[in-house]
Amino acid sequence: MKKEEAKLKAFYSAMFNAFGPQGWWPGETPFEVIIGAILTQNTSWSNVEKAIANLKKEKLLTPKRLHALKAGELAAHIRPAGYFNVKAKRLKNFLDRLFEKHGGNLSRLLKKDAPALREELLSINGIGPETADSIVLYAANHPEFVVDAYTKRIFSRHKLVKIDAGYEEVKSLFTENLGPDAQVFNEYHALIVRTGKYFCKNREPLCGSCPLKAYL
DNA sequence: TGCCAGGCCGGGT
DNA sequence: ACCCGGCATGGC
Repeated sequence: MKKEEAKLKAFYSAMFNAFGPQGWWPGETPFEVIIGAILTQNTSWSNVEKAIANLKKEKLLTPKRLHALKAGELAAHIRPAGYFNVKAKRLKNFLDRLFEKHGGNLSRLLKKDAPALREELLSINGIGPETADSIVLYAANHPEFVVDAYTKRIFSRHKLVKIDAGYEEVKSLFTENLGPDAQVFNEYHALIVRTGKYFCKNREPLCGSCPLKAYL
């Protein structure tokens, strides 16, 4: 077993032992996963929850209902998520594609194989690599590893990736050593977020009782 | 009170 | 192929 592989598995065990299964994605349906994935771009999940709660309260959280809204109306509902004007546009870009190319049928879109789905998502303005991979993994259950700010922060501090490594470079560390396993990728990313939120803030050290502290 | 959060785009170099 | 400013609310 390669050195990286052993480390990645040890990290996983340490986080899993500390926190247990995370049960991701925090959303009830594939559609809700997609909306949440776009809304959480550079935004804390607690703010996204408020926006999604608004949509649910108004019975708007369906493809048809959201598609029928104008961007400005949608923006008003998702205000708490921040960047509400750009995000309203991005949500509409996704919905426009869903209705124009797939008849508004989400399961038809999600039925595509992983590479084709990822490629189509990336072709939508407002969906980048992390959002696309989140949707492929957590809405379609295909094994794409999700790399986020916490992943780069934690694994560069542990010197498993360079500080300035790009998205694909970081992603390959995981896919080449663990993959492809949707359940493992699912739990691993969720554990990284859980760990990062409490023990790996941007400014510094704050490691505290982080389960990965012993490996620093 | 500032700083930060589960990114991404568009324009400039 | 990178680099950077812009986008915005809510929590600590």
